[in-house]
Amino acid sequence: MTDLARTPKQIGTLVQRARKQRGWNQTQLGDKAGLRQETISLIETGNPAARLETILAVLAALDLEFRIVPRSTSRAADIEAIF
Amino acid sequence: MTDLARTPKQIGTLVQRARKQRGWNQTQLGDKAGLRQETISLIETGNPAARLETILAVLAALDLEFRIVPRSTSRAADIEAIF
DNA sequence: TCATTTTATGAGAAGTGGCGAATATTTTCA
DNA sequence: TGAAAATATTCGCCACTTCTCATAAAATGA
Repeated sequence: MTDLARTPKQIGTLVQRARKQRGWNQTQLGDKAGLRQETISLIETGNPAARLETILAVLAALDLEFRIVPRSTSRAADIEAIF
Repeated sequence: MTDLARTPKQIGTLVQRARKQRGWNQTQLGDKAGLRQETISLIETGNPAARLETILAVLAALDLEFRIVPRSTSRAADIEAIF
């Protein structure tokens, strides 16, 4: 249940989880993101060659965003980094 | 000086900043990421259609990673979200 | 200023995303 | 169990990445 996103597969899993939390199906998410249901499917299954702009559109539709942080940090350490 | 990454341009700027902090040029970063100097250049200038795997390779080479978090949150709110 | 380093740009080839449209497969649930 | 809904897959098509190789433009520093 992490929000960490190091691989396309992890990103796809997080997208799927967020979508289901909102009670949306892939078609509904696609509509909001300006993408096709098939494209959402590919992303959720971990398409490694997805376009950056496509991923960003999906996150925006879910009201999510990327943060770029140091790897291998504990959550406590992140607090340090934030301030 | 934010780590927020909503657009390809923001991601490119953050990549460039992290690269320079390490004292690397684009060729050196490319070598570490298994990519060409030209590709690093495109990413840093905000290529919107870059491949997800390419961006992830660059972040890994910089020892960085994505986090997926809710949009429009204050930093204080993030602390809440972390725990 | 000038030479060196660094970054950006160019053409062509190969590979693939996302599209439209259609369909197969799987999952859900009455 | 069976029908409906949801998700995954396929084909042709165009756009565009990333690659190799080459070079132009810009930035750096003595």
